[in-house]
Amino acid sequence: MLSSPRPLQRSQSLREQTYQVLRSAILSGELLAGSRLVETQIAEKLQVSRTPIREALQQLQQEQLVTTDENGNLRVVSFSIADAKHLYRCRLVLEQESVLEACKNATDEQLGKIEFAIQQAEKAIAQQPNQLTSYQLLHIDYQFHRAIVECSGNHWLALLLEQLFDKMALLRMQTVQQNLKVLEIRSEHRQIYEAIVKRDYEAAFTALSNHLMSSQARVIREIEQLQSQQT
Amino acid sequence: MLSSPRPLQRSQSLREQTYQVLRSAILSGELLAGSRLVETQIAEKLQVSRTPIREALQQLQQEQLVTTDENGNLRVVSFSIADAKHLYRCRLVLEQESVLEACKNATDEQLGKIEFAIQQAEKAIAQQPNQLTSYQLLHIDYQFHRAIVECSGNHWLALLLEQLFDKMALLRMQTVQQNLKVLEIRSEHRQIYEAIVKRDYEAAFTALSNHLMSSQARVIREIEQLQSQQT
DNA sequence: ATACAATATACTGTATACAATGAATTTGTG
DNA sequence: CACAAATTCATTGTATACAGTATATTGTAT
Repeated sequence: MLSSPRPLQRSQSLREQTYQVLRSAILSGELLAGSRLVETQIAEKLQVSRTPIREALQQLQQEQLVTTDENGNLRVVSFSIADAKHLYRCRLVLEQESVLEACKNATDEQLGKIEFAIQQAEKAIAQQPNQLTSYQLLHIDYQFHRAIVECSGNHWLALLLEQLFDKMALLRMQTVQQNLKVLEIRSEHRQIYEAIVKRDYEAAFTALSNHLMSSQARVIREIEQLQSQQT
Repeated sequence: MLSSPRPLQRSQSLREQTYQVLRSAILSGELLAGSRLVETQIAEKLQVSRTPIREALQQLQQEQLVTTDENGNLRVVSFSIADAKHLYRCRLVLEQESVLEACKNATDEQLGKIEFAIQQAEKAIAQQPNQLTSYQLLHIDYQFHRAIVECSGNHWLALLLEQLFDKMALLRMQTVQQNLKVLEIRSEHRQIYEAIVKRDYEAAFTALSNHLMSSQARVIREIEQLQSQQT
């Protein structure tokens, strides 16, 4: 767990660097759900004092990527099926608002960014067909959704969605180890984009719903499989 | 600014207590928008070391009640009209989901809690007609909305809304110094409640929209007045 | 007076020391 | 051997010291 004995540079604060290291360890699956996080251990591993570690952990805790268990120990969160449904539901309503405003307000430049995100995804997939990790794939997926919120011009909406992305990334890392259904996602993204370009928000709503619903279905199926394997 | 030279007890962590002190100082308007927050000064005022102060400030920063200005100084946030619109928009879509799920799932007990919140509001208003601070009034208002999200059973939705409440409380503190239109709010709340009881989510949507839109209109009008006074 | 350099000040970031708490483990006793 | 008491250990919370950096202040030369 946790590579890097100390390539932490002073370019940014140790707190920020620690935060990034821990965050990506969690989101990449390097730190599994339920893993315990102890200030002193991380401090030793990263060769920094507890102070920046504490602050990084506090941040992760506020973002709900890390929670305290019944004994007050910090652990990487672990999501239930109910959590999955609730998170997707929140995301759906926020992204509906997102595409609605995008349909209303998007400039050509912003539309270009959305298309760029789609192209980046297709390029990445074409170049390294099976070498992409789920983590990278997710990142590419979220770029598309980020491009859409940006069109809304609603900074707070973007912020709320960003929070959800982190949790959903974790949710999906904890389940979908096999590669995502890349082809489906690509066409779903295209449909959403086309609808926004046409300023047809009803179509965009539908396409978005389809996209998120099938994503949710995949995740829930995975969780169910995992749970049946465990018992 | 910041009363309390040190009534901070060890019952909870100093970090938590510091957080609460600062948070309510901000939300109650004791600390005005744009005020600078300096670790050492607060530490001295509260007679604790910088450590818990730092952590409390970090938390407030993550909640966006406090931000860094161009020089990296921490300041109490100050919202623009655009922020107000965006925040209300986010709140609307989240609360729509909230009432939708409430219409679907609310148990009698949960409905009871909503009604209780309404009654509490009316009682408070009846007893101390004009002595209520805006802060207290807001708190009572949010109890009603919290009771509704709880019906949804969606913990994440509740969390997202809770974040918005804090920012909107601040938004309203920074503007609405004169008392809120108490009577309007009461009837608006009643309408939302009645619709949920009837499981009529279309009516609930409409009532909620009216409630939030008129609230938004009040706030924006205030901000505009403030701005015209300044120039 | 104005511009510039030198110094002092004010803050923040990080490390470290110490205290308090609670869990785990050992030890003593029936 | 079981169980309670005592002790150690692990971990977090808080204080404090120190270093680096940015900002303000003062003095000096033009």
